[in-house]
Amino acid sequence: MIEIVIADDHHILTKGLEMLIGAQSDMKVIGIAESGEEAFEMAVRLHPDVVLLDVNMKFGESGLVTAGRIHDACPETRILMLTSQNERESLLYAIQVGAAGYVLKDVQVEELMAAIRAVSEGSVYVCREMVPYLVQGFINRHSEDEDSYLKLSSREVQILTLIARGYGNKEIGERLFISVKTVESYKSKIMNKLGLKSRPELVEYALKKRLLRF
Amino acid sequence: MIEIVIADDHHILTKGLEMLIGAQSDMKVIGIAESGEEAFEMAVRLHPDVVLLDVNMKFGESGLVTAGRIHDACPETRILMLTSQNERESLLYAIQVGAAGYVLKDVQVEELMAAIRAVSEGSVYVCREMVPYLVQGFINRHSEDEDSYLKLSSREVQILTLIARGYGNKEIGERLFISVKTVESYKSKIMNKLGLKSRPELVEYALKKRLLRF
DNA sequence: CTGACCGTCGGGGAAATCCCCTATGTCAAA
DNA sequence: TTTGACATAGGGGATTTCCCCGACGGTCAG
Repeated sequence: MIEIVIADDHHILTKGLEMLIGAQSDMKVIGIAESGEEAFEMAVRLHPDVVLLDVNMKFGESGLVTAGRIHDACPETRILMLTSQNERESLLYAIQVGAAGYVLKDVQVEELMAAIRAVSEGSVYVCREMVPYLVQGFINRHSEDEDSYLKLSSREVQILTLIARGYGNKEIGERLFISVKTVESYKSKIMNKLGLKSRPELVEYALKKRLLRF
Repeated sequence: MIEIVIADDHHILTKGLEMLIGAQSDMKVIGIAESGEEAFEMAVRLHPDVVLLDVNMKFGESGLVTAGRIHDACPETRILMLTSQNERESLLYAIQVGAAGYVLKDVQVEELMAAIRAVSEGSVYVCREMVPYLVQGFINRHSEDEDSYLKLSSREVQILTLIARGYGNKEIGERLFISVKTVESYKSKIMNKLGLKSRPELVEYALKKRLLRF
């Protein structure tokens, strides 16, 4: 019987998960925490086999911090990170601090159960969508290759931002005191570098990279 | 029997919710959507009593846009917004486009069920944490802020978000199966209504109103 | 019934854009 | 020194947008 602690600040998710897990013959939920601190306390007290740990909880420390603390205090407890955004940095950090798995919240239920079983048996489970980041992270260690947007020069980032905010080529040129033609050539260079083909993709990219705030 | 459609991109949440709702004697889940577009299609096809609609879904349009479209197409369907962040703008916008309820994802299960029953009976349900924003929104109504988003039709908001995301008139037309000319006329109407004069201003507006998820 | 929106579409001409090239000067790294 | 990245800029032609118009059926309230 795999004993599980769930840590997430969304009750409707934890309660639903509790039911889903309860329906499995080989698993049991032995505790539900709403914060990282509470999850840590439960882990040392109950020694669960697996902790399902949300990355972003409203209160207290990040799930990533909690993961590290739990791993240090109870190395035998397997930690499976749950998250709603797929961010490369979070994944790499989680692995670094000793998480055994990392899955997005939009996985199929069967996949989550498989992930729980995998980590409880000592395997590492990372959901398919995140694997590229892992590979990338691995490569980066050896090639000093950087994140794609770090390949953009600062001038290019500046122009990308303006494009994403809806400025036309002409306006960008006026704003930066360069010609429209220069703006055009930046734009195509940016798209080449990022492998993007249209303005909407540039906007999406800028949003992802938090180049637009508010 | 309250017939419910759930729209959220997190399978483990939708599946868990499905079980929790299935355990209620007076409710039934008749459909699960993973995007706003899918939710809209389900709503018009299945005519559920209640749609549980996530505000931020990874794919496609914002749940806020979907809410407006569903409300226009099926006024008898009650929309209960679900969200993980408590943001004033989103709440006010949801109410404006016709949502019947707004709850945070960390509510207790019992409260969610109560909210579903409330909206299905024609009441409005806003979770306790958000009520202050509502009051604040009501007070601010008399400032100059009111004029803006209250005046846009849901179709106009839909087009505004596409513009802000960088789509050209032609692409928007293709996407929505309307002519370029129609898109143009929407665009100018939107700018007139909002008192804006350029695309960058539209983008800024959309960002402020949280029509772009990021 | 009569506005007042709403959603849809069109013309036409000016303006801006996109997309394909090439090109120059600088500066730093290999 | 050669190479390459960066910032800058242009030509030319095809496409799209922009900005002025006007229009028509539908719905809903007064």
